[in-house]
Amino acid sequence: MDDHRLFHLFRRLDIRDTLSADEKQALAEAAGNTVQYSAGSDMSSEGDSPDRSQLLIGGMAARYNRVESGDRQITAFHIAGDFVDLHGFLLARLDHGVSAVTDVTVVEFPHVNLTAVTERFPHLTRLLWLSTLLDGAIHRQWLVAMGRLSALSHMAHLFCEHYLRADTVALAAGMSFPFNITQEQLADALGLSTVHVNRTIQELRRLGLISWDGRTVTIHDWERLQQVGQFDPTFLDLTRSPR
Amino acid sequence: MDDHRLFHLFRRLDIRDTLSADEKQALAEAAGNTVQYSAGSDMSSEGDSPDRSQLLIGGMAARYNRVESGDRQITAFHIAGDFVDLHGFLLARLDHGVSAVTDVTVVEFPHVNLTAVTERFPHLTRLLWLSTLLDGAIHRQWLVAMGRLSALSHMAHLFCEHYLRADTVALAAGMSFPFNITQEQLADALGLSTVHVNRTIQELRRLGLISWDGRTVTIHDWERLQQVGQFDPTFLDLTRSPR
DNA sequence: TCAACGCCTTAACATTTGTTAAGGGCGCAA
DNA sequence: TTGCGCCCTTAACAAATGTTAAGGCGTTGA
Repeated sequence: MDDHRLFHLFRRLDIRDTLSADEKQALAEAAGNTVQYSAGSDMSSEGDSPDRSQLLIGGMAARYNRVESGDRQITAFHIAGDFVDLHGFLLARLDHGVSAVTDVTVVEFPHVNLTAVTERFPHLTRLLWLSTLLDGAIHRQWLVAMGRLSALSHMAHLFCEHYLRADTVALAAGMSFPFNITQEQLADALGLSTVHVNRTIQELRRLGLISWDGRTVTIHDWERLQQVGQFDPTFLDLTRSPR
Repeated sequence: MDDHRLFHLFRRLDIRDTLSADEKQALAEAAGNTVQYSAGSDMSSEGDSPDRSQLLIGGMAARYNRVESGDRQITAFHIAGDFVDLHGFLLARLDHGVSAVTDVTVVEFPHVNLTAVTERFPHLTRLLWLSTLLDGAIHRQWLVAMGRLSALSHMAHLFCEHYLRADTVALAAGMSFPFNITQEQLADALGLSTVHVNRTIQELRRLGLISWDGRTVTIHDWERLQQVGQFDPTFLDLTRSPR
């Protein structure tokens, strides 16, 4: 079966290893309903014990936690080809909410189907596992950037990461990629105030590194952006090798 | 085979699900050499492509990244029962170093053995996967604490997390747990300067929440420590359920 | 067409945290 | 036993980032 809904997922996995036709079919058979969420709505809430995981196939989503002050911390952005909550397959409860940043389309994977996949397809299981390991690697880079880089470097790092991730799933066009979020959402991801995010974006623009109209980011100087962000793509594990 | 080296690992997994005797034996058979590292030495380096993973069975280790300024960011602390680099099983290259914080003992698991386990034991595979998902959940909490909590709350959160993790593997004694690290290492984990870490510890002491002699942390007021740290143990997934 | 609203931008000022520097205590090694 | 070194502690000052507030611009809906 050829499920066009899985295009971005296959592409993301194919870049890291080879998926057999059987494996692709198994994934397609594990897929369930297509569901839409409109921008701003919650795709899952903290404390949920979901019985399915959601593969994003269009739009952008964010995982977030709230703290007592009412502030929000975004811990991950997701684009087409990403599972937003594959970890919910094995974790008993979600420790965060997931919110649709733009209008979003997902394909649901019932956990019973995922369990069945893991019972019959060890190699495919390792690739799904890998998927969650990449999330973890990105978390670690965010920690490093948040803990030890300046606001300017941190933001540059995030733009580098997103460009490569978008490019991986054919969502980049030249040196541009869709980044249709508000400065407030970006602040929530960087752990900064909106005012300081604004200052920092101005600075990246002034340096001629990027432009961003609120919808699309264009990178004008990839080399210098990487330098400013101290960006090393190793953590994205973009090389093909047997897993 | 009954491998006492795996005591803490079994305990950590048993708390979340049930391991069969076959599964325990499979893990024991996958285990290789025992290796020791002395405090301060590197257990693996950034960029390594290891052919085995290391299960910590004694002492404390830290994953860390260095930035250009020479500063270090610790992204995880590990205690007995934790794999320090199980993600290295599927990720082509390590994007961080691992350093022995104290004298450390590990059991090596050659990746070929782990692959064999995943080919024959789907449920055990899911438990190993779960192991790495817990790392990810902890990363997310660190992101939230680093991005949106004060230094005081962040530190309180870390102490809450470590108490529960130590307790899970029978390393806590009453309300005390081993925490044999320097303030500089703690600063590297919290993303703070050593001076500010010192100020913050003084404050936690002054509030009567903890004491710490550099080796052992004792929690004097668990309720208030959790409140100050806005700590909710959900993310540690401490409930037993089939995975 | 116009009004309302959301978002971006900027300014002035506040606060937290970082930096530099210096002294002290404790343990380990000669 | 003594000296050295590592680590903790504190102080004074500096810098990065947060807060509050206000104005503008563009999009959307009545």
